[in-house]
Amino acid sequence: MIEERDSHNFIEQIIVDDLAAGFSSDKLRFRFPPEPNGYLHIGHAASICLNFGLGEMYNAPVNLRFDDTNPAKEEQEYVDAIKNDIQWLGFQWATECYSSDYFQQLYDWAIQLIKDGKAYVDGQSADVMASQKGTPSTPGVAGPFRGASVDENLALFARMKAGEFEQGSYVLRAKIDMASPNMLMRDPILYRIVKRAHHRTGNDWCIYPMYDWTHGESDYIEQISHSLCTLEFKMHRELYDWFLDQLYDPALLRPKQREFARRNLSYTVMSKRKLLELVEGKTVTGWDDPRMPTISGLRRRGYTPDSIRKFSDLSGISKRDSVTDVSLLEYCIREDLNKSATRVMAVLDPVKLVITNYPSGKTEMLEAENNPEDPNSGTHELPFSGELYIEREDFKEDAGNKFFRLTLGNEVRLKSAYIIKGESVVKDASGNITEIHCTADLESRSGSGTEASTRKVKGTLHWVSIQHAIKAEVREYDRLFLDEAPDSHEEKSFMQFINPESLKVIKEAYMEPFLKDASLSDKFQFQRLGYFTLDKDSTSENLVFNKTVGLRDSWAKQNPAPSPQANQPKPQNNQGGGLPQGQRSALNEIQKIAKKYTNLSGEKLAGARADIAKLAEEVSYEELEPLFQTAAKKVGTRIGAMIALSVLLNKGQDRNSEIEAFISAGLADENEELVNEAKGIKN
RNA sequence: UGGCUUAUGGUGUAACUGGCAACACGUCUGAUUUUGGUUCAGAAGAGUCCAGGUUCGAGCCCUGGUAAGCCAACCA
Repeated sequence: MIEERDSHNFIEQIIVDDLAAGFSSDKLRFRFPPEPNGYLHIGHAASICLNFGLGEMYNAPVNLRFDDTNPAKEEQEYVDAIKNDIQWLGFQWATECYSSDYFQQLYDWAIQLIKDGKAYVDGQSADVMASQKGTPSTPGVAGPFRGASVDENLALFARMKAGEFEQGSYVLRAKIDMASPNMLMRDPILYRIVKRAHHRTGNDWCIYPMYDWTHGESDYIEQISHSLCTLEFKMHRELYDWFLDQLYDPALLRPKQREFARRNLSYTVMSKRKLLELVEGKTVTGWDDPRMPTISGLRRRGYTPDSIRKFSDLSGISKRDSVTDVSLLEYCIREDLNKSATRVMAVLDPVKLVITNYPSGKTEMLEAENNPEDPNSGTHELPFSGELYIEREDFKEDAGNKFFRLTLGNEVRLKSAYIIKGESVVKDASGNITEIHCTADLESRSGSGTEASTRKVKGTLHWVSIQHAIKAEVREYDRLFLDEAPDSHEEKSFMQFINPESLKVIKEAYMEPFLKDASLSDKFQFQRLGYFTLDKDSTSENLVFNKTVGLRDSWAKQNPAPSPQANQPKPQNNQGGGLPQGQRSALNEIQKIAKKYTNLSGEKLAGARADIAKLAEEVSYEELEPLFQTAAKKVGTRIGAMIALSVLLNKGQDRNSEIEAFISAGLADENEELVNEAKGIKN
């Protein structure tokens, strides 16, 4: 499929440029390099979609490479979860690689570096080495080990590898430049001693290579053409290139690193460390808690691979820090599920509805559409009877005319069933409604084809038959944090912003019996409520549904709901809001034209001047006056205001001090046009 | 007090070699609707961080500022 695309993100542009400069497209090769020390999250999805997307676009291989150089933090569990998530997203890697597969090669190259006098063993403490390193604004100094001979270094390094030294006692460092403005170039560590079993190499090694030494060389070994990573590695690029310089064979492809901004999502955190803290602190139930921004959490919540890929696509790639609003993610999943989710009915907060004229004891099977968006989706059966549950908030004894739901004396449609009219309510001693009594128009059954069945009524309600309903648990989720960017506050921990009401469990919701056969992969729309999916905690006796996301709800927006949630709409500055529509647009037009006024000349200029003058006929002085305050730089706008002012004065507007001040400021301006307009008024 | 990077509607991204700042989300109208969903039609909202400069013309080029992010782990 050829994608219609006239603009590339800057990474794609780099590749386009490389190709144009003669780089052969069959040498294109990418990689996704996770460290197996945590679960993948929605931020990783950006990198996954970028790398694998590039692979698909150019039909180039994309390796999955586990960057497993730290046996203290990495585990097989994470390897399995990461592979599962990538496959679930629908991507196929060319080769499954591990940095640990290159340990021997890396070691051999390190020996070479020592022999070339480019690396040395340092036996100082971490503290001492840190102090010698200097600070970003002051250069570092050489330590006593820096001048050791090649033979001494070779011997020491061999003993490190042989396990003769304690963990932490010696390191191998590159010998670069202790005075470099780039701290990473001040003799970075290549190897450290870690006496710990590795998930793949076991106890074969007790020295492990560091990230910088490993990553670029792994790219080189795999002949990755474009090594894409996030911005915080920008500084590492100099080191990446330095290492390559030491061992690069010109006959082979030389990888290059490029950096893009990591993606943040509003109202959540996105670092593995913080996510781990949520898991270990039991704030959530696990990495796949449906409130987590992990791929596995989103999957359990009911998100689809398509929705996540769409989200990555819409979010784009750039080099600036940003926080993408969750509403975009929600849009993506709604859009996907709207097309595919099976429509069913469930009542979360029930109140009993009795249809007094429906034959007592009678039940009938109705037909319900599976998905009105998909004509081929078919129907399913739905039992109806004279005693139903409806949503408590769908009834009000007396309500304004904007309430489209059930009230006393009003008609509404029961979805896929009959039109009913509210007649009376039954209340308990404390005044709570326990039953609503209504009558049905028995001719109005949906799909019956009668005239009554096609009558228009204002509202439609979802319902379940009490006798036939199945009970199930429903879990509703809200954002995990109350702050838009919980980890952006220097003085406060992100944990202080935890939303205490991020999980709401409804132990007994009532659902149509169709749902008893639901499976984990099914996606449902509970009509009028939102999208739901079965949770893995479900058993055949106790079904558990997760709410993926609610439907858009323009009714809820109108009602300033007393909800304590963090959904407060941000105030938007709506300038000029108090002014009549027509006049505002005339002034706006003037501003628009005037903005570019100084760019014009000749006929165009004359035309613009005439347009402004004409529009000014519809502008009042009160509207115009604020423009007198326009910054001196915005000459065009001031000229426009001057022209408009002249029109108003001709119409009989009295001169006041503001007007005089504006005119004299115009006369004193450097811009000739402005001076001319001001002169024109002066007379 | 050093270095690197970034700065475009509320949010996220576009704008080719300088040429009327575009798209999506969100917001607001209206129509349609057996989901207050969907769909459809429309609107509001940005002088492109600031100050200068070059140019007929600057978001883009030049100079100088400002702000934000990253950089001193034997983490990746």
